[in-house]
Amino acid sequence: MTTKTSAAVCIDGWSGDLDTCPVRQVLDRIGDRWSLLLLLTLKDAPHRFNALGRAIPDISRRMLAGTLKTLEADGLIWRSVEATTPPSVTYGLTARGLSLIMALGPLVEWAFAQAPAILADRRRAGGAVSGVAIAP
Amino acid sequence: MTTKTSAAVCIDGWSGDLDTCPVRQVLDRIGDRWSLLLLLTLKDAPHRFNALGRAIPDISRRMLAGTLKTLEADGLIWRSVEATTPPSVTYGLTARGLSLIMALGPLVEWAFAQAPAILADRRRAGGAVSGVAIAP
DNA sequence: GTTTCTGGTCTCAGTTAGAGACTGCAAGCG
DNA sequence: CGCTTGCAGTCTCTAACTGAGACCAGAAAC
Repeated sequence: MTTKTSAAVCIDGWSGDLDTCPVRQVLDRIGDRWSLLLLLTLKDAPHRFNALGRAIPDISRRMLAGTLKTLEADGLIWRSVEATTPPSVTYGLTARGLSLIMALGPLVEWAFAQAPAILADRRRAGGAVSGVAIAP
Repeated sequence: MTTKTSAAVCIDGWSGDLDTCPVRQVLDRIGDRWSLLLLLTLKDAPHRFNALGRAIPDISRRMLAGTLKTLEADGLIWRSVEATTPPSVTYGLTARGLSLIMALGPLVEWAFAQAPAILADRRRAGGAVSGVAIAP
């Protein structure tokens, strides 16, 4: 289980090294706590740095800066700096970011439809409410 | 940014508390490093505990046990114990788990189509290769 | 003069994931 | 008989990651 053999199972029969599976690489990003939320906030309109912080109250500046940086590196958002004083930085969705949101549509619908039943099951199953919930 | 006002933005205009947004709750689960991989491994056939460990070589027993537990709590997989010695435990997909995989289809297609371009951008953008990648 | 705003970075603590040892029992092998 | 293997997990220790909040410098409002 610790030997990292290649040719492991992956999504849609990807048979290469696990770390190179494209779906894994993409989901690792958008599956984190903030990326998707940021993308969906930017979907309606471009936002400035602190405006994003206000729109998503429980993100820290540190994670906001870091997540924006990786989203930009992935070409999902753009970043533009206007040389005013103080310089104002604006972020917005790229075409690729928008296409990701579109691809997410069915999943979002599924989540909305299934959420009540899942939450009921989760409650019935016991206290396992957040994360992987290993016993303390 | 630290005041947790409710009525924050969420997916598809969810306006309640961020923690109750159904899409967030679902994505927090399937977005983690192992849930989706496990689900897709179980899609083809039911597996026993150690068989899953062999199919996904780089998961630790600890995360395997924990992730299976939460997937079961969410009603995405079933778990059946046969009282042999030693008892053998089998896991498989439920109908709900299968419906999630179906909903994931467009996202998987998108990821496959976009992965080369994203990886190229990521390389061009610099060393930000894994995770949020805050500078050391 | 003090506060507030701009976009971030830095440091410190707390939480979390991963590695690997450990449990107890049964079967296979020499 | 003794050794190893496999079963399904759990336990502990350490490494990594996350969140909270201080800090920067300049400008505008009060």
